[in-house]
Amino acid sequence: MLALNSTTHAKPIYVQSAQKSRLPARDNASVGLAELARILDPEASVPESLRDISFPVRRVRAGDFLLRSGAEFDAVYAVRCGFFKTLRVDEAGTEQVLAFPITGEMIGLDGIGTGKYMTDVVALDASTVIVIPFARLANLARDNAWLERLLYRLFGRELTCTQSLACALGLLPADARVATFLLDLSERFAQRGYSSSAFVLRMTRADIGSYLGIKLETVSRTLSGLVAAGLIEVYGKNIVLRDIPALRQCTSMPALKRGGDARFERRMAA
Amino acid sequence: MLALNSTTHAKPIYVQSAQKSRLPARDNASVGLAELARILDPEASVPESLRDISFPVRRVRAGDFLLRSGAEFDAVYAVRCGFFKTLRVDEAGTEQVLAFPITGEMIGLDGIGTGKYMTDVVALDASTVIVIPFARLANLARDNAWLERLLYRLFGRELTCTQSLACALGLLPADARVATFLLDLSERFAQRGYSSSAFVLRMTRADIGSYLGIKLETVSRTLSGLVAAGLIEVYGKNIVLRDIPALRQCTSMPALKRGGDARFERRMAA
DNA sequence: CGATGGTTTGAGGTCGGTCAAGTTAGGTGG
DNA sequence: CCACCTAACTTGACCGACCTCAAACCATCG
Repeated sequence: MLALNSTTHAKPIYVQSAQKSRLPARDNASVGLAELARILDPEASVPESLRDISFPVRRVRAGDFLLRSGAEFDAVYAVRCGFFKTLRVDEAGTEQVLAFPITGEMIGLDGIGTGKYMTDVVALDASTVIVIPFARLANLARDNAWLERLLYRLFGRELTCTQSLACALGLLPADARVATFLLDLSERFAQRGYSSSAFVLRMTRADIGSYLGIKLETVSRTLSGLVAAGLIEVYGKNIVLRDIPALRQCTSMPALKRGGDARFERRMAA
Repeated sequence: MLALNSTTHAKPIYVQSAQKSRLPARDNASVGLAELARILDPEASVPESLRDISFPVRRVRAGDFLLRSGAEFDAVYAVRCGFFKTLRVDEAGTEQVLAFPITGEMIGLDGIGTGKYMTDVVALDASTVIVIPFARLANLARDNAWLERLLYRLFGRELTCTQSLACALGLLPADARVATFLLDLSERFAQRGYSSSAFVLRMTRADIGSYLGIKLETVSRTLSGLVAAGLIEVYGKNIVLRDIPALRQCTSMPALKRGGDARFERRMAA
């Protein structure tokens, strides 16, 4: 029954190569706004007037801090390639992961309100980001409706993502949170052209647990449960989604093992 | 020992009058940008050039919807006076309260990303809001650095508030969430000139529970526990904070009843 | 090859959920 | 003004999902 799993962490090395294959070959110290726009929003068409604008690139190694909370807000960052976690640390020293930005997503927008970054941002993998001085971005947006619109959209995206996290934390049981998390990652990878059914979790179980408001042991147990149910495969940090529709059901269903019949709720027409 | 509480819900009617005393006397159908700015940011000084700009006002009764999720995003709203809840309803019909906007706070910013409002917004009390068509706001902000800055700050405020909620849901036990909630309300009332130590919870226990990711019974029990500990007084929806420093400790301490000694954690210097 | 950080799995305890009963507050109509 | 009705709140008893503590396993890297 467990034949495949017996050679425990042997299998899907191909997953990694699938994600690595899109790494940029060149070592540009800066990139043009056209490429930036393509990364942030593939459908975007950049106006001619903005063709020669470019932004510097910054590289970070796995484990490095990209930002520290409390530092003065002066720029936002677009992830060109790589994997990050953003987190808040409270006075007691416990941390809450708030997001896992990946290629094509923005970092640092939360500093705008107070003038200081509110989160620590740590690279989970060797990564490169495009540095966008915010004052410059605001200047450009002032004269260009398309860029202005993009900026607003990025804000909104950030806001709704955080809202979704709060919803998950507020009303889902542990297994539904894990399923939601896997599906969310899957979709975001798919949007960036990676595989939506096989990927690598660059973060630790503790990071996942912090993000989902549960303990790392619960994360591990839940993943094992999903494996036992045949919905996913787990080889260490390598994940394969085997039954996405079923996972989607886990997202809102009471629980995993209770399974069984769907129960209908009548709703008064008053 | 319970002498004060024996006449159960008799006492602090004065709380309500304290909050009501600031209601606007006039029935203006529109307000100038100067007043809008004063509501949103008391320290702001409005440039001369924007003096004659004004926005319409909309009234809603308690229980009315100000916005429905899915409706087309076209305006944001500044609460002039009143009390709201914003919530998401998932496909199963369960709802998650995401915020309780009060006087001086913004509603509807979450629609910018997708072009549709993401939340339902319900008035918990008779309220008036200032209707700010977003296209118009963006136009004005384009030509006026001060307004642009204000708009960004409002976004940031929204974002960090939602992040704080996620943190509370992710790592605090129930009593700490309730204490945090009370203190947050207290501060926001204080900022608006209301009493920071006595106020009325216009929302139900179920709303509070939804916001905090716990059940209404737990809310009720926790409030009772805080009363027993002498930190607050509760007379139905009337709340009096009696020991704010102690409440603040509840915010990050393990729990309520365990009290006792502070335990220190050593942290490696690696 | 040992050391270290990450992961899995188990056993037991607890916080908060569920179910239920009883009380209070507020509004409506007689 | 009172009777009634409903929604909201409180409190209790029980239970289960998740946490805590602990041991063992595994992978990576010096």
